[in-house]
Amino acid sequence: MKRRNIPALGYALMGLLQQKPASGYDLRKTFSSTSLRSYSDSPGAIYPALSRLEKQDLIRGQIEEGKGLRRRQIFRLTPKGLAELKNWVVSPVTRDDLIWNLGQVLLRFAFSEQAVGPAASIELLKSVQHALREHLPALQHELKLMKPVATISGRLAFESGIRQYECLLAWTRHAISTFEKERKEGSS
Amino acid sequence: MKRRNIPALGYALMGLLQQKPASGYDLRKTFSSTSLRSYSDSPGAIYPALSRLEKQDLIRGQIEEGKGLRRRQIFRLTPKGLAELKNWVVSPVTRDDLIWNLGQVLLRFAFSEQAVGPAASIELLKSVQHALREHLPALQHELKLMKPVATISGRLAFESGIRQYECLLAWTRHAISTFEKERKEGSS
DNA sequence: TATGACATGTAATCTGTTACATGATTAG
DNA sequence: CTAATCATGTAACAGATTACATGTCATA
Repeated sequence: MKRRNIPALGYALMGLLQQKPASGYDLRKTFSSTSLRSYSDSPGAIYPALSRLEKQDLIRGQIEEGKGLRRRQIFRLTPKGLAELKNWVVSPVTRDDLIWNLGQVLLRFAFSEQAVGPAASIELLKSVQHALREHLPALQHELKLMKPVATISGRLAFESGIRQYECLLAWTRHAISTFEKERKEGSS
Repeated sequence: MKRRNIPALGYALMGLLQQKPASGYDLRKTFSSTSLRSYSDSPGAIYPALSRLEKQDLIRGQIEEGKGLRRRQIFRLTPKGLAELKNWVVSPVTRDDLIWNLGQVLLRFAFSEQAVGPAASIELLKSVQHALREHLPALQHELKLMKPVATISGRLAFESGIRQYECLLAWTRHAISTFEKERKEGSS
């Protein structure tokens, strides 16, 4: 049995369904009205994605009876789906994740608190910090090497990438301290 | 005649070819050894993309004769291709570009200096600033609205997006001043 | 009765990924 | 002779976009 990997859209859908069961139409509306819209809000993407998840037994849809209007199908996470979601959220962040899937990492973080708990959120942030502290020096080194060769705009574009990562690192510190402050206030 | 739009990979290829004619293999190596690797470095993407560009008369390949080894095809930009590239580079940056195609905007900037000239680079930076100054307040407003509803991690993830844009804005200022400094030094 | 919002889906097309195939040349 | 590297490609498949199709209900 081949383990097909789920695309980002699938996880985004599962994350939303974990928060609250919903129909395809609901999900689509949520997508287009929030910053999740980057994961596509077209029916041609969402409905097939839902079918795939259902085929993999990660979500289950149940047709809403009566209630006027056309039949709607309400989807909810299965236990297997919840396990898969949690697994995705807590898996450690690699350098490749920073380079190619930063958006997904942020998505994982956004869902982490509800799906797994605040401790997992902090773990994830620390994992991001770890990956960044490996990645940033390598980038800075690359910048030094390219300095004589490239154009000014080429160099500046590269620098912009470095700055984004530095900014992300600063954010992780802010985020960790926010969580820890909250924890103290919660326990007082 | 339908105007098919060129995917990011196509522009990345054209940008490199503008700097220097090259074979598919050369391009692939450049891709995988630089931060362009995010635009795919697999032959199954690059060779078909090159054929498409050639069919559209944006690049032209010419087979290198003799020289041992297997035949290689050296591609170079056509005048039409150069015009298309320039057009892509200088087109104004929209809010949607910030949200969905930030990577492409940076790519455009990286190529801008060689393909069009430093004045275009500065224009592009100003266009980014303009889009950011429209976009950032809207995001900050959205954050206020979501504050009571969302989880901490959800809110923090959103804040991270805002910070990335703020960081980008700071970078544009840095980049513009770098260009202007260079111009003074160049003319002295 | 017509239109528009709700709600779900399909079909054509495009592009990318993975994995493989092909061939020539050089190094051990 | 074998493996590695150079160099180019193809085939099968997955997933996304666009555009369209379908059907129900409310309201004007």
